[in-house]
Amino acid sequence: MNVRTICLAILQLGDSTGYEIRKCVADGLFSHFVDASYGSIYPALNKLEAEGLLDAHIEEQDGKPNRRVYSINDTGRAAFGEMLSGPIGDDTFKSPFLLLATYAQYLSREQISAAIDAQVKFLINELDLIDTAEAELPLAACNWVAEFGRNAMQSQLEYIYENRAALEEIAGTSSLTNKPQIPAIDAAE
Amino acid sequence: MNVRTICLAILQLGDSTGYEIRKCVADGLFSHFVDASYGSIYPALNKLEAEGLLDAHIEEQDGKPNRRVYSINDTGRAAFGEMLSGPIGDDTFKSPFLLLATYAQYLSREQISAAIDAQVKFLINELDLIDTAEAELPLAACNWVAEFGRNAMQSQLEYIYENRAALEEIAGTSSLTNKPQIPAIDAAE
DNA sequence: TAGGCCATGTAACCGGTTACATGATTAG
DNA sequence: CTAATCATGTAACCGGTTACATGGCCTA
Repeated sequence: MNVRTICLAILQLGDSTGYEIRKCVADGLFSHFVDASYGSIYPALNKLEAEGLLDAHIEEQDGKPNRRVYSINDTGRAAFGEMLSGPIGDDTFKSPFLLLATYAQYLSREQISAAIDAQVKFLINELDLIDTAEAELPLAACNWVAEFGRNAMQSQLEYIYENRAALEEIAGTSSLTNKPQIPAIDAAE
Repeated sequence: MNVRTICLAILQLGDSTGYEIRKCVADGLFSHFVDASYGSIYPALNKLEAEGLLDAHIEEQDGKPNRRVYSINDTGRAAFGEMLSGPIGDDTFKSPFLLLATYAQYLSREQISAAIDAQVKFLINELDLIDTAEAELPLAACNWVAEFGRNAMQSQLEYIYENRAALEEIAGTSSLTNKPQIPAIDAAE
């Protein structure tokens, strides 16, 4: 799932500019498909146009900079169709939060609690994001996908609510420098 | 969450080699924290050793190539502690499967069914992976994290089982080339 | 009047992957 | 006899990000 594919996917839904595509990828539903910033989107659009998959025209605005509006053409639609038919990669889930949780015994209770709170906020924010994105996408399956996302986020939230105490109790039980935790001699005396 | 951090994290659990660390990251529990291959792990270990965060010694074996065994030292443990305390990134979930699902109306029913089957296999495989990885990690919170993962995978699986029919019915209802689906004139005659 | 939004674009960088080189041993 | 596993490493590449340049309008 590279920037090229996502540009075609978004333009399949209607004409758009580099600026709008970036917004879409940064905080729309498409944020769950790829990462992309200006530095990758603008060159990708230029290249796609040069290859003949996109058409472009300048739209003049007063008071605002001109917009370079791209449209997908038949060649582009065919290419997009092939990309969807070809092999797609596996889903990836990378979680710094779970790394922190894994090493909870070496962290203070405060640190773990703060990390959990941050994660809860993050998940709730993701849920909001799904709601707004769902309303915008003119695709039949968009409700199905949004529901998939809500289901995933909510089940994570529930797990955290029900089990956070257990993790907080593990926090601070070991020290990084003494991996095999030998009872302190001071305490034994 | 870069390769450096993951190397320190793994070495915190015991001495290891570049080869073993890669296995760990490729198909262990750590696969959910970062991506890393030989080309990034070996240079990272060299650099960490040069910076004084790791110690290394050669372990000779007969019949097999020598192993370069790394151990984390006090400097390394301190650095790892700081990394865990510092700001960590947000979780990321990138799903080519959901992109495909989003555009289901443009794909054939066979394609969608195949993608769903592949996704189910993928999720079941992830569940197996969690079980094996859980048994290996000598950390108090490892059960908590494994259970988090199982919960996440299972809820995705359940959603797919219960709703796959709905997605399969959306498949093939539009053509990429005719975005506004006007009823065919042939059919009307 | 400072900062944010609109809007496009580029150059330097960076963190990774891919593919290769090397070579012995073991399992199918 | 082939393929995989063990084991280390490098060079070329690549797909992205970061930071910057530019500049007018609008809001606090």
